[in-house]
Amino acid sequence: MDTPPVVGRRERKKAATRQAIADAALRLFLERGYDRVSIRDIAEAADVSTTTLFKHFPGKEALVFDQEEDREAELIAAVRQRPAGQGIVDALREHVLASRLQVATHPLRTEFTDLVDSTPALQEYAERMWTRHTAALSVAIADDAGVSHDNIACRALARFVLDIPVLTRGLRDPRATIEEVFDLLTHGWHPPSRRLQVRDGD
Amino acid sequence: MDTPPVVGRRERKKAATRQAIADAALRLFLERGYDRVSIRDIAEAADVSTTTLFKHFPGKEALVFDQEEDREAELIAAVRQRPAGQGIVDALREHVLASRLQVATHPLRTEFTDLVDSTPALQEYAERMWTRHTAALSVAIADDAGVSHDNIACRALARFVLDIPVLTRGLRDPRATIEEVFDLLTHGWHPPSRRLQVRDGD
DNA sequence: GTGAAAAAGTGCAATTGGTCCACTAATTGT
DNA sequence: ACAATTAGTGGACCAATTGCACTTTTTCAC
Repeated sequence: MDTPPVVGRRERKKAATRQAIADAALRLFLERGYDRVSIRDIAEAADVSTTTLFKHFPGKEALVFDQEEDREAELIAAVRQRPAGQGIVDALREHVLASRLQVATHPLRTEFTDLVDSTPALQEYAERMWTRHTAALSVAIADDAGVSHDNIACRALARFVLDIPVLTRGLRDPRATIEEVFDLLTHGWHPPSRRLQVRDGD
Repeated sequence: MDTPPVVGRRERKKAATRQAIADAALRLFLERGYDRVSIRDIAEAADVSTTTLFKHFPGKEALVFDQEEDREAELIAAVRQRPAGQGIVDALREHVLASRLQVATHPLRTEFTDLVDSTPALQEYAERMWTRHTAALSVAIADDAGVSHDNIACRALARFVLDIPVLTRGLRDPRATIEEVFDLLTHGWHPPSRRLQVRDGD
């Protein structure tokens, strides 16, 4: 009677175990670096067997990207719940810019980003995981534009937009850079040597 | 005196060993499927030690993509040696289209493509290997346009173009699809519902 | 309550990709 | 001929991941 079984004890314990593993993993990774921590180390630190660990996470890299799952939801929301009258690409530009600034300023995320950036295996994994959102974003765009879900232009736009964070990683002026690439998406490619002819309003 | 040592015996033997390994690997992969062949199997079939195998190939996936190295050169050539008056994007479009048709018709390549398409690990590897050409293509584009090598628009265009083969894999009408995505790159994104307002010349 | 069924967790052996190391032998330049 | 390279060997070794047989906990229906 004290706690109504809205969520059973089992699920709670399972979630706790999972969290313990993820916490131990992140702590050890930040302490020693990704490659100097073995699965067994993590399992031991979380006081579970390696078998249990792999029942919660499909692989070593997945231990790092525990919370990264709702990033897709934010992305889709940026398209679906954008201010009236704003274009899809503009909404995505703002979302990408906002995410970038958020990461750059939040000091907690900094050491996390450093960890990923200094580990090739994690970079690749992050990139793959990120571009895997192509399908979802593509559907959101197609819905919004009122065309078929498998519309190739929507798929392409989704993919290109998702490329941008990867493409502009670690540059001096992220804001200007990101804007420039989005301009390419809105206005198309123009040979940069004829830069004079680019007009902003049309 | 019979054969002048333009290329030494050592190099020839080395190349032969490498070829034996690659041949054995491809044969076994096609016979049993990628995951049902171990490195040790391949080494044994090629009659070398696993240590030797790894001195020739950096990893299991690399055994499959033995010849894939000059694809980058073709790509760059498509930009550099294009007919006078043709735009960069047009040249790349034709190159991508030509490559696609070539693969689709060549019957030898078909079982190879099937192997890659049916093995997730190989798909990922192929994709990463392919998009790794971004830097080289980007430089070619920047040179051609007469701008700095680290110009972000060139990098973005290179990346987007390299995405296209991946993006349009396994679709019914590759030609029309590829053209459509290239149109997005040349003219920019326009909401497909307002397709009426798209103008060609500006 | 009781008694299965479902599911979480364990312990361990095995597989597999990949590295390390100390060593042999062929090849090369001199 | 000799010394420096360098391909190749063999086998131990590591770490990630899987499979299996088993125990424990929780749930759920009766």
